[in-house]
Amino acid sequence: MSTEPEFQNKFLQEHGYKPYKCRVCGARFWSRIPRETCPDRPCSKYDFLMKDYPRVNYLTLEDARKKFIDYFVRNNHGYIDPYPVLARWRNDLYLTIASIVVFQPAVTEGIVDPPSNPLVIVQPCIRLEDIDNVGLTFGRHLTSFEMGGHHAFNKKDKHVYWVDETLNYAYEFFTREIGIDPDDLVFKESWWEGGGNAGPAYEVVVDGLEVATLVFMKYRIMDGKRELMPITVVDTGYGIERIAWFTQRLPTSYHTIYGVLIDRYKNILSIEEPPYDVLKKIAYSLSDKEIEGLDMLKHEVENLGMGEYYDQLVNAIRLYTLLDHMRTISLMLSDYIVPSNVGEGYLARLVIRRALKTLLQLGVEPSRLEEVFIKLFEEQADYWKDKYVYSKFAERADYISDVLRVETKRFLDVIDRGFRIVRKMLKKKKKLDLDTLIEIYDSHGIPPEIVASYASRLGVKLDVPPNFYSIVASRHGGSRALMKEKRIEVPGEIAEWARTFPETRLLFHEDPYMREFTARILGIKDNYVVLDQTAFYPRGGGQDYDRGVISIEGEEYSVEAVYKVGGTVVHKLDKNISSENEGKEVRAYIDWDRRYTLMKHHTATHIILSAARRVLGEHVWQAGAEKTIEKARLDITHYKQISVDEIRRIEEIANKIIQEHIDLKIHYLPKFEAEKKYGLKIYEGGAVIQPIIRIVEIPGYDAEACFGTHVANTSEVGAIKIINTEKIQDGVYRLEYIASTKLPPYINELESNIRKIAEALGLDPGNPVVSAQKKAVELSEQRKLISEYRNLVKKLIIKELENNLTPVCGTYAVVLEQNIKDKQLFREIIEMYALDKKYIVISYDEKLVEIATHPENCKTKGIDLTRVVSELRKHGAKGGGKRDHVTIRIENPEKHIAKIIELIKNQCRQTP
RNA sequence: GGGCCGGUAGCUCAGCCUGGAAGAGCGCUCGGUUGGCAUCCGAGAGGUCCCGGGUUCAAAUCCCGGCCGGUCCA
Repeated sequence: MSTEPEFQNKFLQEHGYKPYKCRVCGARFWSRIPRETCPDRPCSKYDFLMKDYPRVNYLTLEDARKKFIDYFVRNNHGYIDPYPVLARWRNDLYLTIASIVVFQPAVTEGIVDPPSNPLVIVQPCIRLEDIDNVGLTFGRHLTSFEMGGHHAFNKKDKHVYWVDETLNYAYEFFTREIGIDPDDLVFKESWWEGGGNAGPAYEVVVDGLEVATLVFMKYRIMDGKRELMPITVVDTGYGIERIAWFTQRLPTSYHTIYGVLIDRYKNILSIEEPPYDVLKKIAYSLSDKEIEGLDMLKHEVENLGMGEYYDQLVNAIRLYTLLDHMRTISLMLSDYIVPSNVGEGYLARLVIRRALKTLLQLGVEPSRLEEVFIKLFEEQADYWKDKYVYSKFAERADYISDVLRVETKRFLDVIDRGFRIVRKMLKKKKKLDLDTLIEIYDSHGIPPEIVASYASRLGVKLDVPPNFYSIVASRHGGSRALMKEKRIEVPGEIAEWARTFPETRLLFHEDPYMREFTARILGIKDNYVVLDQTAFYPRGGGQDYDRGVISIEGEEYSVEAVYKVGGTVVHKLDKNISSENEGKEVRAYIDWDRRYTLMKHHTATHIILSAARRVLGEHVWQAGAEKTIEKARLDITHYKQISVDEIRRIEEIANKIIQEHIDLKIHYLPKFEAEKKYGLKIYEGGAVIQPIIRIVEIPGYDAEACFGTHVANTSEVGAIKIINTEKIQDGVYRLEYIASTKLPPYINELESNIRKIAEALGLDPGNPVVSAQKKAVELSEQRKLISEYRNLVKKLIIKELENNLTPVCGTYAVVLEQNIKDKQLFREIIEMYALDKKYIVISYDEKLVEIATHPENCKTKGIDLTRVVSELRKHGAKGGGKRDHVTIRIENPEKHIAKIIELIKNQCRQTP
């Protein structure tokens, strides 16, 4: 990799830096003073913690962020506001894991111009892959952090800057702005890969701490191979927290980030940290080690002769974990992630459950869990008030607290259920082996630490291997990445063919009310046709395609389906069409009834979404939609059951929007301008990666990037009726509704159903409800009556049977004919006799004989009913059972009763 | 999206491995007991064993497919 020209830089050489090779890790790095090893861990410790930097001033997180932004703005970088941590603008990623993510893929692929070039942004990011290490590594690992990025996008016709300028910025920033001596600054050669891109990189390291990574993204990875990109990107990541930590040299980065919040958390949780000097010494001493698990930590701390602080240290680590997780949770929820068991919702739940687990480990009683959890969040919201993007914690506290409440309850339910399972397993197996432990975690969600502490309360000691989670992970093997799926809509070979045509002019966008048009045929393949322009809407954005007729020189073809391939619209006809027709002019007519219904359903969907947001909250996000001719449906994210009352209010607001007679507005805006003006809500229907975005706006209510056709005024929707709601997955609810002229047939059907029900049940059609209630009472009375009759009949039958007993082997054979269809009645009688040692009961209906007796009789009298069965098999019977209970399938059972009694008698003679 | 676990009375579940009579506790109804109660005693009602198919004389139980729920996961 050192062959990359980016490593043959001028800048470093001119500033007195020379290349060295690390004796330990072998990496090449640039330094002004000779060094044996690179100053990056694990080749080196956190030496900065113990050093003095006379020119370095103490910076808070706020200061560090501001300094970074100011410096680059001063150097002609346009400032960009941070984006949410939930990557709504991307279809291939859930969370914002780096500042460059904001500009991928639209800008990095050259589809859209950056909002500014070069630019600077400080982006809150979330990375969960090291979640296990949070706390344990004293602040090296965070689940959320601020990445300062300055980015330049170099195109063929516009070169902005590349390696030397980037190194210069880093050099100037760290030496002048932060005050680090150039001799302490080291640039380590590295390689970066991610998100389908790759390139050479420099890590900027100061005395053990990596403070920035400078990546020169020049490759795209296609099918496993690297190819040069048409656009090269300067992708830098400055660790804002780390820079602040560096200037403060506190024992951990948590102390820098969370300041007074640490003491407030300690109060709430009633725990103590070890003294600062002890903490600092431990953090420093362990900084070149990979601590995996508490056992290893204990060992290392004892080696340092600080074993007495171990317990405090463990509490402190849990404290840091909570501080970290609470900020991440707050970030996720304030960007309106709805916890779920799939997708980004799962990631939120994962962090929430880790935090809750940590609280339990700190000894918080389950009954206080919710209260403490909410309190910890409220403290974060208060601490971060008025600070950068974090001010939204407090602004959206209602939603966040409510979600935390719901999730805590769910977690406790899971734990509760888990404990029952643990009890059951312990009863069965007496001890829990690893497989069981994995099942309890993997299938039931109870972390082994909690199982262990519960088991020890039951007096069972069990060992959890320190690498438990990696064992689980390895068993999962090839489970695939958490990635949003990409939908593929078009039939294969047709798509390839369609791509050879220019973009179709979309008449339905120019005039959604156009019902007929003239166009020229550009291409024909079997029964597929491409025109130069069309008013036929292709399926997309959840709106179904149009149908209609194309007429070519008097011959009519019916349009069955319409698809969109890139910018080309493909019409599928009912029959093949001769390719001689290419270039000819056609007259086309769309099925207007169908289209108009689809338009109304589409606008209705935007209306419903807006109404749902008003009723349920701003977290409501479209998770899917479909508009067909029959009905429309919208899937929305929400974290608890939607009540009947809420549905009614959504319907009310939706119909109010219709009544308000609002003109829809269509705008075409550049991507970044649209995002700035309307927010990322425009991507409700999915991310749109285009330079110009079509926005459909219902002023005052909704604005979305949308390709579909809409009515001109909300009043055209007429009316909306929600006809069905269901939970389609955790955190996602489906609303189905109809609009306009679809309402009367729906109501007619309801009415006719009521009529039919009334008729079938003989209800008063004028007042079916009261009449049905009466019927229900009647029914339950009749049931009671039947039960009384059954008891009566039972007595009669028994009396009858008592008069017809046949002595067999010291018992009496009771022969019971099942002559009415009342299974329960006969079951009761059979049971009564079979549980009495004095009887053998032989019961039969038209094809089945059942014989039963008390099991005792088999032992004392040697009765074995299965032998009766094997005997009868010779006469064509089938059946089997246990010694005291058999069933026999035989034709005309009543003819065999005497024989059966005979066979039983024979048995007890054989064994007296 | 994939793996794993589950679906039996109103609720919580047992039974399933090894096919053969659908169960317990709580709750409910009725009766008795008690000054009172999350009292005690007794009786009773309540079931599409998730759905569909297969194997079998016989399926809650075994096999296949589906639906629903839970849970874990780059």
